[in-house]
Amino acid sequence: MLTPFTAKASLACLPHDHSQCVSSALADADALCAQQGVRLTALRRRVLELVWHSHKPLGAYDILAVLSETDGRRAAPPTVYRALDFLLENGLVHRIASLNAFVGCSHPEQPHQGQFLICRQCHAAIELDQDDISAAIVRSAASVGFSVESQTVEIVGLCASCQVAA
Amino acid sequence: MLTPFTAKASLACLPHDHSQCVSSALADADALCAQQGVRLTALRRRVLELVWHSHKPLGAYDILAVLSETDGRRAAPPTVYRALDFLLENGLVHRIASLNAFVGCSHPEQPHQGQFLICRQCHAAIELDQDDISAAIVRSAASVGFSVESQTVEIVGLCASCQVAA
DNA sequence: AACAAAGAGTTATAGAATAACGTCTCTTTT
DNA sequence: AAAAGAGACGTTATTCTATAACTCTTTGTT
Repeated sequence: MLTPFTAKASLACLPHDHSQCVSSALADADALCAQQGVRLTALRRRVLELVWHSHKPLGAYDILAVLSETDGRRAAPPTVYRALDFLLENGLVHRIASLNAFVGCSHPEQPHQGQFLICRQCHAAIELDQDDISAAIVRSAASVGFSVESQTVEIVGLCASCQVAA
Repeated sequence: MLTPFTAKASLACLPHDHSQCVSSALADADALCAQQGVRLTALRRRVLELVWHSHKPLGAYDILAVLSETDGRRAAPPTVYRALDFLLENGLVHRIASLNAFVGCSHPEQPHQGQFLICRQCHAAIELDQDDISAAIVRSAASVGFSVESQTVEIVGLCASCQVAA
């Protein structure tokens, strides 16, 4: 059984056993790729694991550095970007355009557009998928005859934990 | 008197006298900078004019190319980015994160976060500033204790004109 | 005129992403 | 088993985006 959405998403800014996030994300990915008949190779799985290292969006070159230095793997940018492209296509990660960075998808079982709350203090990204936000967007777009195909919604602010800290 | 919002924003995807858009945007900018006591220098004004050349978001290096080739001005990237930074700070242009490009602000008189409809066919960007989208975002954020400070809302799809064409 | 500060030129570099081509390893077909 | 083909990854080079640090010039003020 796949891990439910709320379990992973809302934890982002709270203390929690993050190894659980990683292992359930990897298990979900294994299951989904098997089901889709696509290959989650060792490299792709490793990149996914690195992206899930924390709830902070991670840059492609950060991933590259770990592959090169820690894993001792000969890796150039295309290696990382190809793995990320695969993960993006299969809904296992999201790209945060405003950060040029990538974050694990909290609920890859359903195709969706991510909406993100990004804390400027701790840098964690909380994934939302709120129908009322999408609905408001589609409604506004429709009022000028525009048909929506994809959404980028990235909100910067302070998460609950960091508000308390401040 | 400043040009009203709807006059410029909704025209983006329709045939119109675009020279009117440019001249009113420049006149508005002159007025606003005078009012704010900041200097809209020749360079900054020219960059703003180039950004307003069309309703399509324009890359910094596209601007640079025009300054170098057409204007014959010796210009390097910092020249362009400094001008763009000034225009961003003063609300005269917006940056579209998902495109790494810049577009003129349709209603610079009011401080605001842009929301954009971007046509994947004609590449025009229509600026919105819908309170119900913002409200839905703030409400969702509040439900997980997140306080919103800035929003990036960039919607890709087909504008009315391009739907008809297809 | 002297001065301070803002603006813009200049050089160099950092950061993000992709193009194009080569190699290896599978699987599938003959 | 050999050949063919596809997919994944390595490799090299390049493009695109953005900023750091320093210098010189312009502008407004005293």
